[in-house]
Order: sequence, then structure tokens, then C-alpha cells
Amino acid sequence: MTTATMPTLGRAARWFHALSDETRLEIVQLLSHGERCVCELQDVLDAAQSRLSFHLKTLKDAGLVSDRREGRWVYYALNRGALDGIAEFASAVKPGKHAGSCARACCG
Amino acid sequence: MTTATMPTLGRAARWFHALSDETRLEIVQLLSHGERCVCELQDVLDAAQSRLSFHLKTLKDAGLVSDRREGRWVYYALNRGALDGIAEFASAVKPGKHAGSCARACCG
DNA sequence: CTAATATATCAAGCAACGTTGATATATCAA
DNA sequence: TTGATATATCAACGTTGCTTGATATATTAG
Repeated sequence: MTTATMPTLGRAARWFHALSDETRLEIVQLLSHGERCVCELQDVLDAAQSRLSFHLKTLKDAGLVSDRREGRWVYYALNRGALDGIAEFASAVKPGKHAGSCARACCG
Repeated sequence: MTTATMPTLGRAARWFHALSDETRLEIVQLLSHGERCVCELQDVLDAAQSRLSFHLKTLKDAGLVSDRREGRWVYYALNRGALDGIAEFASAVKPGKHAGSCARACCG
């Protein structure tokens, strides 16, 4: 990964934090099928409304989802860019990427 | 992603939690160059020893790294399988994977 | 306008997390 | 054995995160 495409560690940390909760992972899985309104997520997850709202805000603040109001409803959708960034991070740190270029130096 | 290869949400949540801290992301980046002993990480990161030990334990408990003692030193290395799992998750939830197969149902 | 529905925000309480400094354990060197 | 080095663990503390229940805001229906 070049410096240019490398997400800042802070950005990556925020992505990963947003995904560190099982409820939010369930939301992400549901949204992988397409955008959904809050009330449908509420039904499927059987979660209290304020709790769901909290998790959606967490995902949105981290840049993982976007929302869009349509009349009474707000639809949430996954942001492809963040998912790409995550895959890119995982691939960039895979061992062997830097083979030979950086020998281990250890304590004296 | 099939049910068989899908990591449990709990496992994924633990991976993501381990990566949700900037210090641990720095550790992961360093380890992407190959295994490292704790004292070298300590030097490079300029982090207190107990702090580093805490973060390494967090990464290890999540399955992201493994350790190996060699004499006085303990070497940590990334686990490729976890990184693969993370990339797999990101790819599996990418929007459009399920196109057409699952229409949105929304509130009445 | 009023009532109902969808969603967001807030406050309080509790649990989980990260940092620090002290101490314990393991290994090696002399 | 004694001392030094490398690492882990523990206790205490402040911080952040999650849940719940109550309230606020926005939109539509009647």
C-alpha cells in the first residue's frame, strides 16, 4: 500500500471500532442486501429504537454507512469505499508483502 | 460468502475490536514486515512496557497474532488467517453481492 | 390543527477499555 | 548464586462505550 492510498491509522481505527460490536455487524450484514429503513432493521433485529439509532450513528460517524431521508423514513446504506479501505488494509499488512526488504533488528 | 466460510460474528467482532486502537494498528503494521520481539516494538513505538504487553495480549486473544519464545525474547507475528478472514468479511458485505435476490421490505 | 408514526437525542447507570506504576516470572551472563 | 534483562500480570484510576427509558423533532394522515 502506498502512502497515498493508505488510510490514516485514525480512520482505520474508527472503521474497526464501528465493526467491533455484534449488533453493528448484524446491521452491516443486513445492509449488504441493499439500503434499509430504520424501522425494518428494528423489526429484524428486535432491538429497541434508541439502541438501534445509537448503533446507526456510530456506523455513520465512522463513515461506514450513509443515510438518506425519504418522507417519514430514513434509509441507511453501506459505503463501498469504507469496505474497500478495510479490504485494502487487510491485504496491505498481510505478511510477506515486504519480503527481504526489512530484516529484523532486535534488542542487543 | 457461504455459511461454512463465514466467520461467526463474534469472531469478527473480536478481530475488529483488536484493530480498533491506533497503537495496535501500529503494531500490526510493524509486524507486517515480519515477526518482532517485544523490546523492538517498544523501542520503535516508544511505549511503556506494560502498555505494549497489554496491547499484544489483546491482539493475541483476538487471534490476530501469535507469539513464540526464543530464549529471553518473545517474538510476535501476524496470523495470516485472521487477515484473510477480515478481507473476506469486507468482500462478503460489499453492496451488490446479492442483487435482485432480496427486495427491500419496509414499514407499512 | 391534531394525532400518529419514524427517528434522533439526552441523561443516568453500568460495564468494558486503556494507562500507569509496581511487582512477579523467566532467562541469561558473570 | 547474584544480578541484569525481557516480558507478563496486577491494582487503581479515569475514560469511553452500551443500554434503557424519557423526551424532542420531523413528517404524514385525517
